[in-house]
Parts: sequence; C-alpha cells; structure tokens
Amino acid sequence: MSVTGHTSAAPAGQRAGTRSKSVSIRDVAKAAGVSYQTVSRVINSNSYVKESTRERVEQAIRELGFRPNSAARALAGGETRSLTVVTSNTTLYGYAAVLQGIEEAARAASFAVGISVLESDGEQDVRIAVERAVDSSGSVIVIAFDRAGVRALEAMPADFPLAAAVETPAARPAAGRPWVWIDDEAAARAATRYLLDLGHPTVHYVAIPSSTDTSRRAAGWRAALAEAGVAAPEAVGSGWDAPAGYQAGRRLARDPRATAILCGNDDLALGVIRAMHEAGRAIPDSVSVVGFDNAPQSAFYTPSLTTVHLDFAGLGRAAFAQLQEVLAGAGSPKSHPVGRPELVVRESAGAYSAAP
Amino acid sequence: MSVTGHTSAAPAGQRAGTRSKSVSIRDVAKAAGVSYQTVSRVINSNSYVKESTRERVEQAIRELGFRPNSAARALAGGETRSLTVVTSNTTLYGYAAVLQGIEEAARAASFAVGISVLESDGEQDVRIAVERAVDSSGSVIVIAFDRAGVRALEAMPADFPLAAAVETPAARPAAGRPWVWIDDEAAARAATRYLLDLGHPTVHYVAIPSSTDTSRRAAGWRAALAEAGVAAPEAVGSGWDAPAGYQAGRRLARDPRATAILCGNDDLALGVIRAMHEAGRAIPDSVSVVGFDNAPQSAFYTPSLTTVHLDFAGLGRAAFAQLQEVLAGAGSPKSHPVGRPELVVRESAGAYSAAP
DNA sequence: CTGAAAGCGCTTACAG
DNA sequence: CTGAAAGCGCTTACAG
Repeated sequence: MSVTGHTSAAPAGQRAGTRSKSVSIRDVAKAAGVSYQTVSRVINSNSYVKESTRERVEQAIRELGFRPNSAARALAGGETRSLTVVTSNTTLYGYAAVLQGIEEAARAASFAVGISVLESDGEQDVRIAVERAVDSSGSVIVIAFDRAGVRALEAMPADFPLAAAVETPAARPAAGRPWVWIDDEAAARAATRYLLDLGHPTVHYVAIPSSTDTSRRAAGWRAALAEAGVAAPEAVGSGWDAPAGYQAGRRLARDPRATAILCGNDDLALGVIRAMHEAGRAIPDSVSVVGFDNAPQSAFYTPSLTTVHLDFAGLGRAAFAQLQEVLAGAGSPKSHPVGRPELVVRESAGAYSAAP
Repeated sequence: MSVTGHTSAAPAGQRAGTRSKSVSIRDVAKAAGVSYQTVSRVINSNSYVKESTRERVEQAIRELGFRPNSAARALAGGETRSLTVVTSNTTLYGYAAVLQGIEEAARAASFAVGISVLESDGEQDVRIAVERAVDSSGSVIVIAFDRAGVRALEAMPADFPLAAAVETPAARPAAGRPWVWIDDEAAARAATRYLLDLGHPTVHYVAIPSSTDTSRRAAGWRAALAEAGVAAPEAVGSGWDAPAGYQAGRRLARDPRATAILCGNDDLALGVIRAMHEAGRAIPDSVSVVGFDNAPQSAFYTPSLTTVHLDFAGLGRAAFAQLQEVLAGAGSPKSHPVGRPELVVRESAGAYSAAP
C-alpha cells in the first residue's frame, strides 16, 4: 500500500509538498526484506549493520529512488542537515560572497541552506529574523558584519547550534559562540603605509558603518599613521555603497590635504573616485584611492583599483566548518581568523604631488 | 537598512522569549481549556471556531510564546510556507537582485526561503539541485536566466508547486509551468536606435551566454538595426562577468567599425570599456558603450554608464506572487512580463566621429 | 462549532 | 546485529 500521488485532477485541497515519488523507508524495507528500522540505520550510517544487509538495503534505495523526508527526520529528532544564514543584505559584495562560501560548503555536506534577512537592526526586526531562522532550520550561521548582525548574534537562543562570521572579534564574546573573521589589520596597515611611502602627508579613511572605531582595519590604518608620527584625520563615511562613497568623496574633494584615501570597501572607493573626478581631481595624480575587498569588478575600473584582497568565500566556508564542529558536539570550537588579506597594487594610487 | 534613530535600546533581557522551549499545541490547548485540534484550527485560521474560544486560544498562544513547528506541519501535510530558490549564481547582480525580491516578498508572507545552487548545467548537477530543492521545501522558484536554470525548470517534477523567472519566454513552454520575465525588447531597440541616432553606422552586441539568439533584447537589437537598414554584425561574448567583457572588448577594439557597442549586462560593459581604454580608444569619443541592468555601481563609473534599467527585484516579487497563486490552487496562473525597462542615458555613449 | 482517531515518515530508545 | 514500540508536533478526515 504505497502512497501514490493522484495528481490527474488536483483538487483545491491537495497536499502541498507532494513529491513525484513518495517512497518511504517502509517501502525500502519491504523491498530489501528487512525492518524499516534497519533502513533507518543504513541511511544514517551510524549503527551496526551487517555488511550484506547494508548492501541489500542500499540497492533497494537505489532501485526505488528513495530519498529521506527531511521534515520527518527533523521531527523525529535526527541530526540536522539544515542551516539558515541570518544576514542583513544579500546584494552587497562581501555578504554575497560569504553566503556563496557557506552555500558551497553546505552543498558539499548535503546541508539544506535557508536565508533569513534582517530588515533593520531594530529590536523587533532582529527578533523576527532570529525566530524565523530558528523555526525553519536546525542550525544557524549569522553574518555579523554590521549592527543588525551583531544584535542577531546576541538574540540567538543560548542552546541553539550556531556559528558566525564577524567583522570584528572584539565586542562581547558570547560564551560558547564561536566565530570566524578576517584579520585585516596587517593589510590595512600595509595599505596605509603604502600610501605614506608614496609621499602622502597623511591618509584619510572612509569607513563602512560598523568599522569606524572597532574594526581591525581601522586599527591598522591608525597604527600605520601613528608609526609614521602622523595624526589620524577623522574617519568619514556613513554607508556601504557607492552613493555613500560619493557623499564622502564630495566632502573630501574640498579638502586639499586629502590626497590619499583608504576606503572601507570597493563600492565606497568607486563613489569617492567618481566624486573626485567630478571635482576635477585626477586619480591618481591629484588623489590616491585604495579600496577594500577586491570585488571582481575592481580590476576593471578605470583607473583600476588598488585594494586589499579579502577572501570572503573562504570565510563563509570556515564558518560552515565551525558550525559542523558545533553540531558534532565535541565542546565549543575556537574562534579564529581566516585567510591572509593582501594589498593588490593597481592604478588608483600614485605618488604625492604637492600641487593639486 | 538605517543605522540611525532607534526607538529604544534592546537589552538582552528578552532573550528568554526568543526560544519557546518547545511549547506544543497541546500545551496551548491545556492553557486555553480546549482540545489541541481546536488550537490547530486557530493557528490555521481556516475552520469554524467560535469567536470567544478563538480569543482564548490566541491569548494562550501569546502567553506561552507558542510558535508552530514547521517540520511537524510539513510532515502532517499542512499548507506549505516554504520555498527554495533554484539558481545558478548568487553573486551576479541580476540573480542577486531577483533573489532579494523573492526574499522580500516571501518574508512579508512568512515563508521560509532556501536556496539551491546549480553547480553547472550538467545533467547530474541539475538533478541534484532540483532534488535538494524538492526535498527541503514545499515549493520552488527557479531563476532560469541561463541554460542550467532552464534545465532545472524542465527537470522539476510535474506536480510540484513551481514558479519561474526566465530570461526569455520563448523555448518550450512546459504545460502549467507559469513564469515571469522582463520584456526588454523595446528597451534594447531604443538603446540601439539611440546609438544609431548618434550617427554610428552600426551597433555591435556583446551578449550574455544564453541570450545570443533567443532573447528579447537580442531581438530588439536586431530589429532596430533592420529598421535602419543596417546588417547586424555577429554578436560576440562568452560569459557574464567583467573578464568576459574584457575579452570581447579586446577583440572589438581591433575593429575600427566597432564604434558603438551594446552589452548584455553592465559587468560586460565594464570589461569592454576597460579593454577599449587599454587599446587607446576613448569612451565615448572613439567608442560608445551601452550596458544592460543598471546595476547600482553603473552610475558611478567614469564615464558613468548609459544602460537599460531592469527591475530585477520586482521580477522576484512577481515570481513569488505567481507561486502563491499556484499554491492557492485556482488553476495555473498566466505567464506574464514584469515592469517596463528604460534606457538611462549617462556618459558612456556619444556622437559618432569618423576618425578613431 | 468542537473533540477523538489516525497517521504523515522518520528516529531514538528498548528488547532480544 | 536486528526487530517491535513509542513518539516527534502537527494536520486532515471523521464524528458528533
């Protein structure tokens, strides 16, 4: 009495979620001449099953095209094979690339991946996004590059399997919440020093929202300036995208001392460059600009963008690996940095010339 | 996402309410003094329940912080409130923006959204991605902008709730599979005519992989050329991204007749422009370039990009609306175009000058 | 309008 | 190593 989908004339109340074939472990069991519990053991590959019966079951699975029902699995309390990514934004390069890395790793491990987008960093929106993630998956990875993400991290139930990709490993390390991050301090320092070595008296910084004070990259910028005995100008910036960079660039364009600018990401750099262009300040002759991220397009800008390469996909993969450790249950994994960011020298930065 | 203006600080105190320690409908039933079936009726808001008992149940739900278990719901055959997006690529602008639109609409409707990425257009990868989607969700939206997506569409089980966003409404309309698309023929025609009106003898086309022959936009390009009595040059192009545009641009740069180039997307245009720049061909004085998509960065390129605006997020929202119609079960919804693409004139295209 | 039954497909115990 | 039980939390029928 195997269940079949009578789909010829689907009535209004048809079962949603109907699959083309609804083969259950009982069907497999019958075909293999074993009990359905044994089938369960085989598909979970964790109990003792005699080799010969395992083979028989596996063959039946293949022949019938059996695929376990994930809802039933989740209900009965099996191991999770699903995660949802809690994130603010899926279109900005950094976020999208982390998501891609997570998805790749999750796919390789046969995990289903969901996404739960944070509408804002407001209490309500954060709570909703967290609940949605908890309700629909067995585990979560939060991308905490911004305030909304950090708050989501804090709002996660304490006992829920979780890993995170963060911008800065600083604030409030929630106990047992492991995370990964990209330590870009050295690269930010190198980028700043690179501009200083080009003869620029100082280096300005256009920050992404969350990184103004706490980020490693801001720290690297400051450190390089301090080492050179130069006072750090006030960081500017109020957004993530090209329009925000454009705003910052317009302000900076009026400041003749702003001849070298480090930007929190490549979109910001693009906006800054555009603003400088409109103000008649040539890049790199009058102003040097360095970005952050090494987004795929940055090599094709004119001038091509000198920037810091960040391996976001690798960060995503590392977050997933960390989540798997959590799920394996062998204590809480260590938080750790991922990758080694490096300055990619291209055309947008050049030697200082006194006359703008 | 606004980073300013908060109503009140969100202390970590409400964390307790985030995770309902598995409150079930039985708990709610007990608290409300009804049977658990009645609770089920209330949370599904579809059966006849006396107003007063409904209120009692709703209050109990609120007090206990009950949230229905989605796995149990799916298992028992309730209405789906989940969808997974089958797509080739989550980082290219068009795909990411469609995904964003789907997510927005899904979020508003309290749907969980998953993603299933197509590794390639190979039979095996397509089958795997489709199975993964079918196994983990009650419904699917496929982004069929490319061959892999189209094949995934064809590989979906016939009775599975499905909607699609496609590039071209042409090929093989699978019965009862509704889709949405952006009809950009008129805009492509307008863009081509715009270049022709600028005095260019002809317009070359750098295509995205799938659109060379069948797409509306390629058709618009050809139509405008035909109307002007100009033979269409062979379309070039072999990829989606800036490097692919760069390759095409290098080839085109050697052709003095290529003074006006329409590109299948903005990344391609960026690559073409870069290649022209390196070849010493000034934009727009020697070569005019027009893109497609109006990606957020395109206004900030130097020169800023003349391009065709496409509302991908709107397309994603429309696909979700269509999926909801499918799930409502009232016959199969009509396929239809979404939005009205328009040429956005900026700096990258200019008057033809005979001497390059 | 409301309750008692049966069962979705699986997984953990528990017995052999 | 393998089978028989019990149950995950919900939803559909089915009875009143």
